[in-house]
Amino acid sequence: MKRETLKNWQSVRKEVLNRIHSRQWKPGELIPNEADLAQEFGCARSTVNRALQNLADDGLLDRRRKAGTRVAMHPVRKATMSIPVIRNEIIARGSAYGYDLISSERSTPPPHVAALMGLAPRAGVIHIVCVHSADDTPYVIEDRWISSDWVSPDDMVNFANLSPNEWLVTHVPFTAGDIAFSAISAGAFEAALLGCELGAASFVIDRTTRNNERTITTVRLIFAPGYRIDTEI
Amino acid sequence: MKRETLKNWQSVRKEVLNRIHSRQWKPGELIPNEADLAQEFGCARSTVNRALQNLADDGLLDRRRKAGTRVAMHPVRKATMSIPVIRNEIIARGSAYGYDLISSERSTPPPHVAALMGLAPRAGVIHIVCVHSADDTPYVIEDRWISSDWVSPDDMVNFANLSPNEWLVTHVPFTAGDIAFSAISAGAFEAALLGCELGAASFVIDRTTRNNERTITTVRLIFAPGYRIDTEI
DNA sequence: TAGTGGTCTAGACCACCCG
DNA sequence: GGGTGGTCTAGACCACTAG
Repeated sequence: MKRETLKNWQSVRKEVLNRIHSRQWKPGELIPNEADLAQEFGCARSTVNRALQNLADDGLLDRRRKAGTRVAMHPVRKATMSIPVIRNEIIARGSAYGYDLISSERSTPPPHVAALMGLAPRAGVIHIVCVHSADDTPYVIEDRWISSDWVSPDDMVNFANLSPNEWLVTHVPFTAGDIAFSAISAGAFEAALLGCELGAASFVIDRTTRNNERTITTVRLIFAPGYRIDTEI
Repeated sequence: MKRETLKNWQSVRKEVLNRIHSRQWKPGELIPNEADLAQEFGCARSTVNRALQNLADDGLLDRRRKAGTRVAMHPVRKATMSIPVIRNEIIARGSAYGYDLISSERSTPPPHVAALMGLAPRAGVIHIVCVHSADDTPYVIEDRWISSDWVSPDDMVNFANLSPNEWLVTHVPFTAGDIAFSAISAGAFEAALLGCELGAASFVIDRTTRNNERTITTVRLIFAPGYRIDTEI
């Protein structure tokens, strides 16, 4: 059987992936170096390099200088999920988007929020609670704290019609953030806003975002029972 | 102010990121083309290309031929989380790992499993329920169905001491999969195995993996209440 | 159809680190 | 020390698509 030359990095990637999946190259095994593969495939070394780097990024290969490239022992599969603006998520589902501001006030942060955001006890913060709905059914509660450094007084008015989620995305750039996923039982507060039973299991996302070490905002999203987030690997 | 030349793609990436974060280049705005940036930075176009492609992969730039490169309107941040072997996850937390096989039997799939896995009603499947624990406290229930095509009879014995989670990772290669995250209220079954109260909110991961269109296994992981999964963006 | 990003090439040098 | 991956370069051609 004669092998045609592989001229682009995607096809090289595919061929290497085949050899891994077919166990021609087994987990932990050393594969030929870039120069040899380039010769075999009839392409430049940089093309092979691009393909192998891409596979290493995906966690399927372990690469080290001098040691060479090995098939990953435990293919560290990474689930990646995009974090869209809530309004877009609801619209993408084909539902009508609704938004209700529940409360909005300037104050000082309670201890757990001050700790989470790394703020002084007397720092100024804005606390906003609102509900996003899909086809008039509550979809998620947005319970957010924003360091007041980032919000001018005029902006407060906006939150009556524009969710802080969306406002922040378009007005305040961030450089890093933490995300946590968990589950909680709906208390009286959540049950009332989501229109669900007391104790129902809700999916929760906690997110804190920063701009160069300065915390901008921390938010808890409490989804209506039944919510699920899908992705592929 | 004189700019020093940026010679590697990481520093170009960093500089571009700076301009985005400082709003010198605002969301939706067109940035200079690769050739111009290369000249400004004093490096080759391919170096700029590498940096910009990397940023586009991260969702911070939108690039289209002829149309040019724009700062993403809504920085589509992607949370990526690695999916480790449960035993390693528990050990990484510094806890002692424990494993208990609850049940293991060959049968035919119930309708919802057959549908999920795309199997015939009379196909052979293996149903395994087991519990992983950390420091003798139940950590997660693994409720798994495996198409019997992938398991020889001898392997059944193994599951007494080795979790199917771990066995599959090291013995059966997969090419793709779906993952879903959700929350459920613990029923009698879950409460008994996890040692939690009836109705407690549990974090759930459903995962189905395939090898070239043939489904290998589907699993539901039901975590003990309080579990949370952390990641960064 | 012209301008932009996408990619390949051949060669080169370097950084790392296993033996 | 020497082999390996990591990266840069300059040039070239191609693919796509907005105007």
